[in-house]
Order: sequence, then C-alpha cells, then structure tokens
Amino acid sequence: MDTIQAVADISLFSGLGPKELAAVAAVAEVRRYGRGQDIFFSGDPAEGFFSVASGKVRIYQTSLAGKEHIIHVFGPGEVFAEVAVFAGGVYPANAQAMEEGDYLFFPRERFRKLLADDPDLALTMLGLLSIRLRQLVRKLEDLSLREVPARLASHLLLLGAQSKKRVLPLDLPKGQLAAYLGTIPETLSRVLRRFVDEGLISLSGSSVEILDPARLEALAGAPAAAGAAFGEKMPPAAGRG
Amino acid sequence: MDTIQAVADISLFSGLGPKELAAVAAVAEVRRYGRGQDIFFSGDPAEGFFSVASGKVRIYQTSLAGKEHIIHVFGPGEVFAEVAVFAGGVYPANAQAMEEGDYLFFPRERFRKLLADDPDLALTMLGLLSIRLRQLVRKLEDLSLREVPARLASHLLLLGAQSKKRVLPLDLPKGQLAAYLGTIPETLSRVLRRFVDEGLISLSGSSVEILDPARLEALAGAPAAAGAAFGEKMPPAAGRG
DNA sequence: GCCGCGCCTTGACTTACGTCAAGCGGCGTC
DNA sequence: GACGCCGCTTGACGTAAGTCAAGGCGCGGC
Repeated sequence: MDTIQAVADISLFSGLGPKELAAVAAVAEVRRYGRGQDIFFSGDPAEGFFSVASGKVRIYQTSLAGKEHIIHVFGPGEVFAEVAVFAGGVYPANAQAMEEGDYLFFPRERFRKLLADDPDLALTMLGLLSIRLRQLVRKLEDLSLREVPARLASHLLLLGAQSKKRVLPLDLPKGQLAAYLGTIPETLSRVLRRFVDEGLISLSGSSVEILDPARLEALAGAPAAAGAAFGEKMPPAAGRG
Repeated sequence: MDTIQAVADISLFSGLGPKELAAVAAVAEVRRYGRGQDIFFSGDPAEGFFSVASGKVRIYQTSLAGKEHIIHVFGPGEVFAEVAVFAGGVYPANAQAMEEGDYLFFPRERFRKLLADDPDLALTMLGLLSIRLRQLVRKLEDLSLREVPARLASHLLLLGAQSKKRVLPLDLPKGQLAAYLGTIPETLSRVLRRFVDEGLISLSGSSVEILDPARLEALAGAPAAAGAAFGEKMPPAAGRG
C-alpha cells in the first residue's frame, strides 16, 4: 500500500504537485476495512474525512424502525465525509465498507493546516462541496416530488449515459439500489417488473438493457438525474481559475 | 440603501476588515424585488449568488404537477445560491422573494477574484457550504425516513428552542410550512389538529404553544431537527482557525 | 360595516407504497 | 451434487398521505 500513490489517485488532489502530495500523504492514515465493516456511525465525532483507495463504501441513514436510506456510494479515488473538516461536530450519517479494501483517513486538524497553506486546494474543495450540494438538492427533489418509477427511470437512463454498452450491469445489488432510490426491495422489484412488462427494459439477473429510452425519459419526467450512485468524478476544472 | 453597510451585515462576511468589505461591496449589485417576485428559476444559468439585505426569500422546487417543495428560507444577513460561484452551470431550484426588500447580487467571476486574494474568506465559505450540506443531509433523512407528524414535531420543537417565549409565532404561513415539511396544506392542517386534540400543543391563528414537550419529542423520534426554515446563522467560528 | 378574496380547514375518497408472509432461485460450501 | 442461505420476487393487505371539493374565517378595501 503506497500512501503517496493512493493520495495521487484521489481526484480531489489531482491539481497538486509532488511536494503537496507528499505533505497530504504525510497526514493520511491507511485503514483496512472488510466487507460490511462499519467505518463510522451517525453521531460519532467527526474527526476527519476518508478516501477510498480500493473498495467501495456506502453512506447511509437508518430510521428507528431500521429502514435504510443510502445517500451516496463512493469508489476508488473518491473522498467522503469531507464536511467533517469544516463543520466538526458529529457525522450525520453512517459509513460502511461494501467491499474489503484500503481506505485513507485524514484527521481534520492536520488537514486544515495544509489547507491554510494551499489556497488552491481550498478552492478545489469549494468546488467539491458545491457538487455535493447540487447532488443533494437533486436527491431532495427526487424524494419529495417524484415517485419511485420516475426515480428508477432516471437512474437507469443515467447508467445508460455512463456506459457505452447496451447491457448495463446495475451498479448496486437490487436491495441496495432500492435503499439508494429511497424505497424498499419489494417496491423496486415490482416497478422493475412493470418496466419489463411494458417493454421499457429487459432484465436478466443484475443487468438491464434499455429498450425504449424515449418512453423511459417521458416516465422520468426530468432531463435525467445528475450524480450516479457510484462513480461520478470531480471535473478537474471545478473550483479552479 | 448603503451597500457597504448591507455587506457588513452579512454574517458570511463578519470576519472581513473594512478594506475587504469595501472590495466585496464594490462587486455587489443592489436589486429590489417585490413580494412574490421571482429572483431566478431552476435551469437559469448560475451567474452569481445573492444576499438578503431586507426581505425574505424562499428557495423551492416544483414538480411537473405543480406541487412545490421549499428547501430553504433566508432572511436578512444570509446569502443564498452561493454554490453558483464554484459550480457554475444552472441553478437547481427556484428563488422567489416572499417579502418586498433589497437583495444584493454578487457576480460569480468577480467574486471569485476576491476569493483568490483572501484565503480566509475561502475557508469561511467552506464552513458555510459544510453547514448547508449537513442541513440537506438532515432534510434528506427527514423526507425518506420520517413521517409528517415526526417532521412537524421536530420543527415545532426547534421553533421552541429558538425562542424564549411560550407562544411561538410560526415562521411561515401554514401553506408554505407544509411545502417546507415536504407535504401539502391539507395534511399539515390535519396533523396540527391531531396534535391539538391530543393535547400536545395549542394553536391560535398562526401561533403555537407547546404544551407537552416530552411527548412531542418522543413523536419526533430524533434529537430535534437542525436548521430552521428561517433564521439560522453562520457560527462566526466556523471554517476559521 | 360589508364585501370579496386567499388561506385554511374539513370531509370523503383514492392511491402509491410500505408491511407481512411465502416461496423461488442462484451460489458457495462441504 | 445436494444443502442451506441470502437476496430477490410475488401476493394479499394495510395505511399514510395525496386529491378533490366544499365550506369557513380572517383581513384588507372601499
């Protein structure tokens, strides 16, 4: 596990020179988490943020009744919980490793010192937080104003837009996808079934094929969702210049 | 309308010296909006951000069917749409003046230049965006995992916590409050009625009195919501040091 | 002081979606 | 290759909350 390389692979830090990368790597701690292992819980003191070197992590909330809602899924090269650096307090959600892998932890105070010395980095972080805000606003709109079929349609179209292939592997197991879309497995299953019956998609295991993009878009009722569950990257230009 | 004074009254800029304040004021444009007047629409190019000098603004989204969801309400001293500065693109929601008043507009490019010269200001903005993110995460949790009575209970408790008085004037007309809680006036009305019938609150016009905080808290099912519809301020320390 | 208009309330009804409970099926284990 | 497990599907049902449609009430205008 080469920490410097791991830090260099983080898109947030893609604008940094070798010296700055080394400084960032110097404050990072490598942590290994197994599949299903908890990284932090809602209510834990927010002592720093993380990045994914390898593996996959989900950020989620639970109701008292035990229902889960996945806010975000992050993969290699992405950072999460970066709000901890600036807001302190406690984490407002849980983080759990979905796959075994290496994760980096950046303690907030030490990272803050780096920021103070690198105004460019601060601007890049502003860009990152801005993107996150946009995504959340979008998710809010989805949850409060659109129904499950519309959300699912958007999500499928987004998967389609991200891939060249006709057959799209779902980025998450269906149960998790349900939680990401703000619903439950039973409902997702039924809606997917309906889409198949109506000839919008075909479904085989955990892969979908979009058969009728036009009708799917009509159903989505919106230009197509921003921010996949997994894999969206920082545009290198954001927050710079 | 003294622009410098208006800028000095913005809590985001409370850490600035006279010289910096003057520089910020120099890029600001004063705009007057009447009650109900639109400031921008979702989809408009995000060319800058705003502050409220006097008046009140709501940030909201609409469904195709015309249903509205209020994300935020801002009053004097607060800024909104600041994401525009760092993310560009288009506004993801609508802004509308709820009261006649003076609003300042800060064009993104000009403001960015100021930021480049003032690393402290960049850190303060990081703090502000972080607070916004926390609020949105909270709202997401509310919408996806909690029911209307729980959300309302949280909101009432929050109002109570913010005021010394026993009788709390609602911060928004009931119809708007419904949209803020992610529901509709009919449902809000019924739930309020139920609270009154069960002796949790008493209601007179647009003022509530909390009669049974303990049961209300149990109903809220959570430690009590962060971020009122209106009036939360930047902690001066956030993002500094 | 009366009228008219918005805002709010109330009631009857509909519906999307969650709950509960079986059963199926693919997959890894031994 | 059979077993057991977990994730998914399916059906029957319950319910929170939205829709539709009348009123009522407070408030400002004249």
